[in-house]
Amino acid sequence: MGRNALISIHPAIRRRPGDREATPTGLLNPKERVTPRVENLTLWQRVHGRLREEILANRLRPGQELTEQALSAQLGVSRAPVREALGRLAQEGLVTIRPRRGAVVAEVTPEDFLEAYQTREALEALAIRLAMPRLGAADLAELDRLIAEQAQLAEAHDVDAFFESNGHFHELIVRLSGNRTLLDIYQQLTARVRRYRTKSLALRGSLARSVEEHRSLVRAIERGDVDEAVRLLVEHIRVPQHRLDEGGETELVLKEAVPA
Amino acid sequence: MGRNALISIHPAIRRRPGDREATPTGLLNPKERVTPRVENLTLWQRVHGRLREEILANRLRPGQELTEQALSAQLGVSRAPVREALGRLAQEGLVTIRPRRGAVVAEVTPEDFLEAYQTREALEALAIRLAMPRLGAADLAELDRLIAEQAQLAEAHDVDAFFESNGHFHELIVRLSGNRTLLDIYQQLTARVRRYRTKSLALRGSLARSVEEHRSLVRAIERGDVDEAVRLLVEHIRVPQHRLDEGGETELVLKEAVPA
DNA sequence: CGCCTCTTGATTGTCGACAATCGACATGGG
DNA sequence: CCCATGTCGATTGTCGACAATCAAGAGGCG
Repeated sequence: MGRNALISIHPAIRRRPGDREATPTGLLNPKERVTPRVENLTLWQRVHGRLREEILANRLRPGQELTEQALSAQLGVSRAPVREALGRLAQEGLVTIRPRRGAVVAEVTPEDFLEAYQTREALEALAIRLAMPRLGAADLAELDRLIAEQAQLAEAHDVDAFFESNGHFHELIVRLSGNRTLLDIYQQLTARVRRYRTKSLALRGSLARSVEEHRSLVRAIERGDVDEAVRLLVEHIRVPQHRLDEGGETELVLKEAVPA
Repeated sequence: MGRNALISIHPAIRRRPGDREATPTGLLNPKERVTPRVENLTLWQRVHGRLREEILANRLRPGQELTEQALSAQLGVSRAPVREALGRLAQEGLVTIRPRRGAVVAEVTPEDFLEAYQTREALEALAIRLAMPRLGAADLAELDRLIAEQAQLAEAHDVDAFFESNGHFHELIVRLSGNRTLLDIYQQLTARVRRYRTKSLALRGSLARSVEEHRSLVRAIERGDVDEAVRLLVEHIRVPQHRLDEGGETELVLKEAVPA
């Protein structure tokens, strides 16, 4: 694990502050879309975004060392914005900072994973309860679209794309709860563990079953049956927990790196 | 709101790195307590701890401006550790950073408070479920001790001390769950809102009822009745939510500042 | 050989100075 | 008077250099 391995980060991070960029995803009105808005991120925000992306895509692997010096040289910026970004990533749980000894990309133990899933289960159950009275036809249509997407991915056995769509599905429910605090916490929690998955859940039969479970869930939501929806969801999220209990240390695996 | 108002922070923050300090609260074994361990915090960690304490004690009030320059001058350190500390506090939700315009101590709206309580309810319900199979006699004794403490504080109508003990009680349950991720999230969530309380919950009768509710909860825990314990807890945490719904904007009040 | 002490090099932590940003205010024109 | 443009001052953002820390390795001793 050479330190130079982390110097694969594309050095186009250093744009001029006045550079024109595309409008970010957000709630801009249609009029503003015609004239792209200038995106004015500070350097450290750019570094943060880039590093976060590299870590979440597993291009920077757990255990890999990140030093301010090396990143600074690679990215062509001073150490200060690198430092700022690393501090933020540390608080997000994506890197571990060893004071005066550099940072490493955070690893996730099976215990961490289990804790996160237990917590996630409680948060998503709440999300369902809050979301259901607020759902419109468009929301249900979007959930169904994601399910259809997952069915195709399961058929094609495109495992990592499947889990990505799966993540979007679950996050959408939390988003629909309308509780921003809940969404923030949920996003941070899932970001910590989403680089990993349980091995047995990638089997073709398991993917298909997961799609069916999503369908049943959305049908219960449609019927307005809150308790049933919560029961189905809880059962669904418990599956990886059971797999981990049964499968032991070798059950938790790192996802493939997403090509840059 | 003069900027000099924030210059009340005790300037003893700048200790030499080698200074001997008391052992922090933590899981040190008894042998290590005899010889106090050198506490080697960086400057930014000290600044962070101090600012956090001032904010949580409401000595730095919501909306109050914090500038790197002023804090740096007041504390006798350069801007870098101040900046680092502010970044961390921002991520904890305790300050709001306006890029290039300085930071302010974060305010909490009734909506924020409600969102936090909804989320907290889900987290504590999970905590009870995880904690109950693990509880020993000492744990129950500690819960009972806190209840007795609260009964005294309610009798004396010492409102803020009551809510502090109340907070300890709830956090202990989460700690006893054994899920560290859950505890981390819970602590961060409650830190954001604990500077505030609902007005009507400070009434003497309301404090006494709260004590009774804690008692009922611990009795259900003792009996091993999980569903009843969760039901009682949920009901208990919903009270401030209802108060907020009924009382509107004036129901949420800032706690008194704790003297330094 | 094992243990202790000292040294060193790598890295972060902090400092102070310069660069960059932007809200508030002033000025000028219609 | 209102609106557009320009200026300025306050603050942060970033830079590069020096200070501080500590793990690893070297050397010495029993």
